[in-house]
Amino acid sequence: MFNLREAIDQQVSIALRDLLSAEEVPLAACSLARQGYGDYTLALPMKLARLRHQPPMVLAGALLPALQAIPYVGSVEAAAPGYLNLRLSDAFVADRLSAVLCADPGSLLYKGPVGRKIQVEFVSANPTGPLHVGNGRGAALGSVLASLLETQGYEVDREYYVNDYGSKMKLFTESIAHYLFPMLGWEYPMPEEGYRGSYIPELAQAIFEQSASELHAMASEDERLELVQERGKVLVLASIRQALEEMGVSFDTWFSEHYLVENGWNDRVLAEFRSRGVVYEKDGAVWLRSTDFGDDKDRVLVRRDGEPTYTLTDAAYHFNKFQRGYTKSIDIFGADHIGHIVPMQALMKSLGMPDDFLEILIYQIVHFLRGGQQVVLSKQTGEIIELADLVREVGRDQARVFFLLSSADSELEFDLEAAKENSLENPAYYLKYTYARLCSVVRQAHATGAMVPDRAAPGDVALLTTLEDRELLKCLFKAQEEIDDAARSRQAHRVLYLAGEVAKAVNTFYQKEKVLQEDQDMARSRMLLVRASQQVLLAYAQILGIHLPDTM
RNA sequence: GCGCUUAUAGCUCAGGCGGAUAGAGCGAUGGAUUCCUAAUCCGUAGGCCGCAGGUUCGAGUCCUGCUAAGCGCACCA
Repeated sequence: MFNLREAIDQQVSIALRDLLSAEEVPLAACSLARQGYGDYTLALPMKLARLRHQPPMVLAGALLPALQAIPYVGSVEAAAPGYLNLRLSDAFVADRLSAVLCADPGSLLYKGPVGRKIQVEFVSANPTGPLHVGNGRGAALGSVLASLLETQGYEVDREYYVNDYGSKMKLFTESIAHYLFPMLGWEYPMPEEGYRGSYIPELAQAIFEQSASELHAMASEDERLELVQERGKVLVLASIRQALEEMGVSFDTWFSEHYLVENGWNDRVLAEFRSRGVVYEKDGAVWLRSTDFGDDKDRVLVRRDGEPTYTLTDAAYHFNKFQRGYTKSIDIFGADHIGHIVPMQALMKSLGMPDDFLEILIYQIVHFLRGGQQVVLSKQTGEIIELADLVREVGRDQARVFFLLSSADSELEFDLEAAKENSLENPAYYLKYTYARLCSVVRQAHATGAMVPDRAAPGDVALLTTLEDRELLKCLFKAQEEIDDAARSRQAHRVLYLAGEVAKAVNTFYQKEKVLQEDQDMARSRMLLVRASQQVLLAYAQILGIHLPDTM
């Protein structure tokens, strides 16, 4: 499909080229008309009134004939206090409908390659334990955003940053050792800030079964701990990957921090900082003069004990991303990382990277409810806290939909009971039902020998005159421009709302207008709407990563 | 104290580039089924769009200030 609004804007500016000055042309932007006012609306006369000191309706009257000449446009009406309402021509609508019908739903909203590589980095939870239910929101947002960006023609890589280096990893290893080593006849103290989850002794057991003899053969404790760390990490990552796959989320790259450090990227980025003259030494540590780049304090890059800080590694990681040829990295973090935005952007600046290279998206906290009651997430209460359990309880599609129920900027209430309920109050279920209902109509048509067209003619469109027909049409045609906007503004949740709007329009249409009927021409026209709605719903579902069934 | 986010119907939330009468779901309430999935749909009630200024022909939307809530402000990640 193509972006109808942009196409109309272009046609309008050509049509009005002799009537508008260069400064006035940008004011001639159209927007989707509200119900009952045609298809697209121009507020141009009101904007022009100021510049020209003429009444809007007079200007509207003067512009109207030129707009009427636009090929896409069937009719134009001036409306008080100064709107120009466009109605698309039957021929153009028929053309668009045909395009929707013959497209593969997977490419229906695809705009064609732009030759730019973008990376979306999301989830990236430490591999020190299974994914928490809260990680689900990042997973849903990231995977949908990645698909959204693909519709815009970007080559998108989904990346999970594995923080398998540093003090958290050490704590993780020692926590396992505390349970594992006694099985082999040694003692190991639980670190003070050690991990307490029940998965730790489970990991100890699993590693014992895998590697007991190997561990026995080792001479030094350091050697054993290194093996425990490696085995523990592999097991945890496998469980993380499994949980994400069950939610329909997959990654192109699992990028290891350990790899980054081992391969000298910290040294490389430190050298880069040095050559730019933005570092200094104080109290035995190496500091970045990040306040020169908008940060509110300078940051330590290398600690007094010689260890790199996460700041340095973050810089190295993004420096590495840049070297890998991405033109942009979109990092999706939870709200607890909100303070990272300013320092991270200062890092990018201090490395001389393009201002728009790094985008950081923050999603707010999720409150889980069960039947309206706030759920306290803890092992003690027996309430689920692992993402994998949540997905199994409510189902993959329901989980994805419920995580997208509000904008990333807003806190989210996720009602576990509502999510798994098989009723039309459940938005996931409503979408599925609507699609199945459309399929049922098509099946009925085939069964009764009614025509199921795959192309539309102007005469077909001329019959689609009721409010419900036109509103559904509008809902379908705005898909591309809405998806473009959603991608541009990085708003994954809007795809869900768009799908919901189509579903609502479909059901209203279905309730009000009979599709299959005696009048063969009318049946054919309505069937076009049914088929096109199926296509658009499938296209949205593909971006959302949910499945729409043929029957229910 | 500073930074980011949020504040819209009883509840949970949308609201596009500043445009016409403020939108949905749930809840409340009234109605629609000789007919393609009523597993649906339609109507009604319910709004100082946090508060106060400002810009504009026009502000839920932009600007300033204030209030409240969430998150964050390490030589942890």
